[in-house]
Amino acid sequence: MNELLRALPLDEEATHAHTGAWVASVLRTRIAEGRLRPGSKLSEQSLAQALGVSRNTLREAFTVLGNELILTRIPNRGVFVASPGMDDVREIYAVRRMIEPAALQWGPELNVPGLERIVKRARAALASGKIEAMADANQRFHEEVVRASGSAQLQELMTRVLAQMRLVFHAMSDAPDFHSHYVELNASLVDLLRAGERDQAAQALRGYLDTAETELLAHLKDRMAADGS
Amino acid sequence: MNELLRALPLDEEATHAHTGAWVASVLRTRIAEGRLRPGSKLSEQSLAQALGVSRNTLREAFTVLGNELILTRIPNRGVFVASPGMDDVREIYAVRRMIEPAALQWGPELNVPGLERIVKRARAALASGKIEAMADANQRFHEEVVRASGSAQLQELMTRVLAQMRLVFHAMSDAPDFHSHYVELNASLVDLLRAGERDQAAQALRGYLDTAETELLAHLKDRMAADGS
DNA sequence: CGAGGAAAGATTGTTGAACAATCTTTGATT
DNA sequence: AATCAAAGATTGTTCAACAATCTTTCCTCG
Repeated sequence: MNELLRALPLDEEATHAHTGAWVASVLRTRIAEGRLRPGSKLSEQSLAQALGVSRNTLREAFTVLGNELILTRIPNRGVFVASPGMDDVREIYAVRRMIEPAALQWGPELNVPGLERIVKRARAALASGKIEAMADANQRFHEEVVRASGSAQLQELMTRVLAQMRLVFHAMSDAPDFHSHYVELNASLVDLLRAGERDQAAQALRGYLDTAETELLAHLKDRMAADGS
Repeated sequence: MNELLRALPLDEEATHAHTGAWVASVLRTRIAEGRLRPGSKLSEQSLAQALGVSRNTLREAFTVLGNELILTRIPNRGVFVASPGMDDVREIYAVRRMIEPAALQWGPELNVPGLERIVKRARAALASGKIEAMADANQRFHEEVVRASGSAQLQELMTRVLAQMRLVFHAMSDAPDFHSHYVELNASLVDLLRAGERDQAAQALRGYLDTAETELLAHLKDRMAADGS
């Protein structure tokens, strides 16, 4: 239980304006980094003390992160870091399969050079073996795709969904490298886009997302069977 | 200022479990009904007293509705019912132009009979002059379209966006009847879908959304010019 | 008479303590 | 060992207080 406290070194300062939002962002970061593992219980009293805020303010942050599906709130039981299951993965890909191809096909602010730059960075990271940076670039790629939609709300939804994806990966620490062989697939998407074949790019992306989902689901199924034994 | 209190007759009972969420839903309903007009200031003290909850609980509801963009929070100034402007309308249609056609074209749970039923109801409401019910059916139609995506998060986003749309209409009480001539356009969409022409349906919907946006923006522009004089 | 600005008043942001309701653990009993 | 009640801990909610900030009032000065 004291792991919680060690995981929160309080690097930043309290901004004294909108403390609730600040607490939310701290927790968001800690969860994204994997320092708070899926399933962990977040005790109000301990956390409030560790963060140096009141229980009320902490609760405001819980409300925000609960809406983002990063935290799971069980009434009278407490809040936990969400640990997404197979249904959640299906939901995540249902979202992505809609908005990412739509942005590629119809997005009014498609930025092909920006995508090229990200692919380049991903390739460099992959070549130098920095899988952390590579996964990061991969995420940036898909965020940039949705940015083409020109909608801040869709972009925010995509950010949320990618945060949930990170939770999925953190939930299975023995994950094989799902990201690296998507670098070249993303590159081929950029090729299609540069040629102006937006319909084909959207179609291809749908295919990639389909296979990614089935791969993930298969691995998750094995994982859960392993847990059961 | 006492208008606020009169607008909140407290029909329902407090459920004593998750009061914050209950307060949020009460305010959501009041705003959707137009009893709390865009731009109104919601004073914490008055509202908390009127609703019979503490300021802290009310604040939790404010956090939720602020994330839904139904309330605008200005630090140290207070919270106001959002009054969407032209940029917000553009954002709304940027979202709709992505997710609605995507759901029509690719949604795995497209329910054409359900859409037919809604169109039928809309026609009946239009014929009997109940524009209230007709606007409601129109909204249902677009919610059902997004339901085809099979994603709860996309559906929630659509519900949020439609709530913002209602705010736009409430902001201009002199709105002409934007809805009624879309009943037949929705019907023609259903015709295309029944014929299995999902691509064409998506394309057509994009067109409808484009014209709806430009009409709305034009009217809003006039409205704002009228306000300025 | 009007503009500027300081002081008073009101509102928001945040905290701490308190209490009821609910869950969890403990321990006694059978 | 299983059952159940009491004790303990945690969450849900409220209240009261205070600092920070905004708004209004009113006074002074040009």
